[in-house]
Amino acid sequence: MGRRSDHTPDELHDLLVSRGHEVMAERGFAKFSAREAARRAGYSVGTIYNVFGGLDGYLIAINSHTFRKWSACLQSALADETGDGDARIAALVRAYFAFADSNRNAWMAIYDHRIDRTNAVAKADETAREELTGIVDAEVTRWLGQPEDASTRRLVRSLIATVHGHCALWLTGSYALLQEEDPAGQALARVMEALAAQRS
Amino acid sequence: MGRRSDHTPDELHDLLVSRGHEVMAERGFAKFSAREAARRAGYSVGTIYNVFGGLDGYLIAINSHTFRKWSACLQSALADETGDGDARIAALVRAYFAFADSNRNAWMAIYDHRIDRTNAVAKADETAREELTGIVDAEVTRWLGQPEDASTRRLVRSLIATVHGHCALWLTGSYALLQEEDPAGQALARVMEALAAQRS
DNA sequence: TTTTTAATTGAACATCGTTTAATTGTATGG
DNA sequence: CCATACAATTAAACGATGTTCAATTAAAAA
Repeated sequence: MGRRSDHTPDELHDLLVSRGHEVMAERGFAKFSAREAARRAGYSVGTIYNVFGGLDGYLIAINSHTFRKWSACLQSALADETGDGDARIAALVRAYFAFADSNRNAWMAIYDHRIDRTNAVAKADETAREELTGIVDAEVTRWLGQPEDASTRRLVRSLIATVHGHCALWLTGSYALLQEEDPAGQALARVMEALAAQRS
Repeated sequence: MGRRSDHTPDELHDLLVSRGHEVMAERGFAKFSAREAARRAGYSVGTIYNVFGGLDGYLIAINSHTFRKWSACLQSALADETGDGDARIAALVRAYFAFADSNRNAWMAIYDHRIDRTNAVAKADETAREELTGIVDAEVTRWLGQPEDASTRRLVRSLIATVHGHCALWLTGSYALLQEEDPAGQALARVMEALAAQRS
């Protein structure tokens, strides 16, 4: 079969990402199948290699989609938050966990996929991933009440790593947090301690 | 071929774990092959299913082996440390990162493998994994200078998650810590802030 | 209408995990 | 010492995967 008019290139791209995201959410990274995703989209595997250049590119696109959904969640949580500085940080951390919890497989897939940086990541995907850092950046800068500088950015990354560690160990069921009933609360406590230490 | 006298059951178990660990270190979790490990041990795949009951059991055994090596590293680093309280915590965190760094694939495999808890984990493997928490537990208790209680244990798990987050994002090359040249230092800073906050 | 272009496929290949019947070394009992 | 029972080990088979590529064919260009 040759060129079809079922979908424009953009539509096809989005359709494949959508179905891929669906399969990822259902099965998780370990049991993900590009063939199955293509099947659900009504195409064959080869099309994925045409559109995304390979499995890696496809997985990057799928995970970037998750990133965009995640960012939107965080933005929305912040928009709904009416409280002061501390409350905004709390809302951010809670929303971080809430998204991961209700999108377990897709969220974990982000970190399960090891990107080979020899293959350049598409610009759109790069920015999708940077956006999340930007959100935290803005919020931490706001809390600290001083203009963003290099040390702020460094702190932000460390805080993200802190929250990530709690969330990852929680969702993977690593027993380190097995008996912890509020991992988000613990993560938030560590974040607030770190923020307080910067101010003094 | 039937029963062979090449190795005792224990020897065979250890041989397979050793070769499996070797393959894991070389290829990483995503490209791990039980067939290849068996090949290197001079056996066929089926033997792995006999000895470990299945691929999951095999991976658990391999990762538990990594855990034991890791614990030994931390113990040794603490034994070599002659300094005071803060220095011991620093040595612990640095050793944590050092092991992960020089055993990247094997270390990441620990968290790449999602354990299905319906299949009971062997007792020996369970304790191999608990030992690491125990080491941190003892060290944090020592630093705090008060008997270990429930809240200490809770804090310990949170601190492990904090360090884990930094280490994981660093080794996976995640964007958040891409430009950070001393992730261990950042993790340590967060840990010390958290510890200090407990004392006040 | 004809020609060119490029999207899409199907088939082929190597590999993987998993299961199972068939082997064949080892131990046991007479 | 031989025959039998046992259990470790394997080979082969199965379905599924990722990956590549020549062949096909629909759409665009001429």
